[in-house]
Amino acid sequence: MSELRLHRFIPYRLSVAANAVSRRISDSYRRRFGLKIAEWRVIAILAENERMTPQDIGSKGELDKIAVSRSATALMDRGLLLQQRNPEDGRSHFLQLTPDGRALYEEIAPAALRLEQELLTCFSKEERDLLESLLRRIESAANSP
Amino acid sequence: MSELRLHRFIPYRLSVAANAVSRRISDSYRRRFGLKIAEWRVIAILAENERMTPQDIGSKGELDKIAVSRSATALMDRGLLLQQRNPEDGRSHFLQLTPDGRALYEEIAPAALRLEQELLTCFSKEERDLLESLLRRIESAANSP
DNA sequence: AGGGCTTGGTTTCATCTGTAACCAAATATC
DNA sequence: GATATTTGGTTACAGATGAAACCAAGCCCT
Repeated sequence: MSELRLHRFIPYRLSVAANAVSRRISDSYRRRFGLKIAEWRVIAILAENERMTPQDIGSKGELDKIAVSRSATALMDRGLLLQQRNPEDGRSHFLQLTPDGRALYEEIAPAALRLEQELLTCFSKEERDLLESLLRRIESAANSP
Repeated sequence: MSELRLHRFIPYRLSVAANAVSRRISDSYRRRFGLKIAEWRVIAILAENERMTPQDIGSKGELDKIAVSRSATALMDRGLLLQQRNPEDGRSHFLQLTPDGRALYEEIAPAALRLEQELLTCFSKEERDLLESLLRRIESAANSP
């Protein structure tokens, strides 16, 4: 029977790594752009998709509806986002980046890529892809019933 | 210049995977043993080390001193942990598992290993070790100035 | 068409987490 | 040896997070 050692325990390693990365990133986003991670995700998703409902944003960005709602409010207050009526369903609405929002995205995206680059300096392309796929697999295992 | 796609952005994948795993684990710990993750870490560390100061626990388990302090209080209230004077430094003290604490650990450890096993069902031994080492590397990159 | 039922989103509230203030003991400085 | 500084740990407070209550609007039935 194998012995438990915290330092070799994958959930621990994963949590520690994610915290380190997340701290690094969120410091940078907050300091430079005044954005929280959830807000950044909403922007990134809308940059890729133009018009979406909060629900779709949530499912695409692994955010619960409360997080989307709060992020959207904050971003609208800053004029980065606007709401449009959804003619097909009055409960919902579409969200879309304003030109300002788009401009901010254009500014952040390269910074984000640079930051990722920094984190992966010592990684080969293969290692990077491998890490991505291992993460996807463990995520899906964690979510399976 | 490479394009940013949220779904292929490593910090995003890492955060999503860690959240999924952490949710899964913390549900299980809380439901079955009434423990939070930080408390579980403190127990695991003391199971491996017998007597330690809060500070050493924190640095060994990537917990800030507040988290250690709160976890220790909660665990002492449950009689799983006890404090001993540190004759060499009156500001500090040693923490140590009680027999009850040790017993709880003996119960959790196998459950934790089973859970890890579940998460890694489709992983070969090599893949598991690879994931661990990639995580360590990205963590250290994130922490380097 | 009108009364339940469901669904998309927001708000409220209770909890958690992290920063900053704090206290006490130890060390350094004079 | 008194005073200032640093250090280990706890407490207080504030911002972040998540579950549950809530509010509309749509759906579904007869």
